Amino acid sequence: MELTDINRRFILHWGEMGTAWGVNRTVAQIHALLFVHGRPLHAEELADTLNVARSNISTSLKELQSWKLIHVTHIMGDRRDYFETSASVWELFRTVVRERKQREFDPTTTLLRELVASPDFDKEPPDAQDRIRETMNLMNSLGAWADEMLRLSPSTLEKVLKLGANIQKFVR
Amino acid sequence: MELTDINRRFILHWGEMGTAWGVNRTVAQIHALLFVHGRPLHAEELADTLNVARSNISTSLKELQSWKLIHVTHIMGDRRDYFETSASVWELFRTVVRERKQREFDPTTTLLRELVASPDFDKEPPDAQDRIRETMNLMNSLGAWADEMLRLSPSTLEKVLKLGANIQKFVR
DNA sequence: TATCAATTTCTGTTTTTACTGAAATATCGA
DNA sequence: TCGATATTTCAGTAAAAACAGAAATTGATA
Repeated sequence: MELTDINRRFILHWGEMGTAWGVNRTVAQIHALLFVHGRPLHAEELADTLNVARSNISTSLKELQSWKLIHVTHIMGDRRDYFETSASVWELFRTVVRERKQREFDPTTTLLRELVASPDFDKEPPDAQDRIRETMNLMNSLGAWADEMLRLSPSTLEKVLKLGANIQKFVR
Repeated sequence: MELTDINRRFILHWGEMGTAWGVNRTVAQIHALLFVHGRPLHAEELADTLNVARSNISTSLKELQSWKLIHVTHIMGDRRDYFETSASVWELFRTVVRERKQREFDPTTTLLRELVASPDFDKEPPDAQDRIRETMNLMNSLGAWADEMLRLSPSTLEKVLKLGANIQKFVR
């Protein structure tokens, strides 16, 4: 596969940011490649284009599937698995938010609820109780808010973004 | 320092989630400890309580300072540096969002703008151009929105959260 | 300015994560 | 069912990150 310079820069950058986003370079690069390419690719094309081992591609594809960011397709008369990602960046964004919430947020919400509900909780100094309870409250609200936002359509969400800080008009 | 069971569970959990949140265990644990403890602590107390090397504490404190999550204080007649974090979970939350946006978001926005402005960009297939441009647009809107939200007071933000999906009433 | 406590920096080690290449497994078609 | 191709798994290696302990530095005080 020949990559344009734009594509290469996009993919390399995505790979570098991957670590900050909680996935490794290869995983991020594969997703970037599928996204810019816009059409399904099979594992060997990915391996050749990104210059990584075939087995690495295999593991990374599983990882991307666990993130629900790619899915398998097939081409008539071709046994190989082809992979593609959504062309809608809004859909991708929502998927990432949903998954990250689940992995990085929900477990902590659960723990905080357990702590607050624990019989020992009352024994904590009152101000420590407050801090933990406030943390729980914030995470509860934020989680509920995110779930509601995730239900909105991309176009509604876009309007919400545009509304921005003007929203404060409506909350007073 | 004696930790209550609640404290221990809180700190250990924070440490485990740290990795998913982009900081290592020690960094997350220190912050958790300072938060639950609610009063300034010096490096040795942190090292003793968390059972990690003094040098590890030193590096981790620098890291937490770079995140603007802790700051130094002093006690009369005591040369040692004491560290404390905000007791307001809202303030902490905003700091984290601000910093993560800066580290994990802004660099990509910058790159996308460069790509779209690049002379080669027109040579891309039209649909690839669209995808990249849409990515840029989404990130621009999201970034602007986040900046606006970060300017609101905690209490206003709280009301925005409570409003939740009802916000769609106002965007039609 | 010598001393001592506090902190940082550095070097080496351990642990974890990412990755390769080979082997094993699965899947389709002849 | 055999053989070819595709995919996954596994074992070992390489790279990166986290950490400990020692050494060096800083900075206040006597």
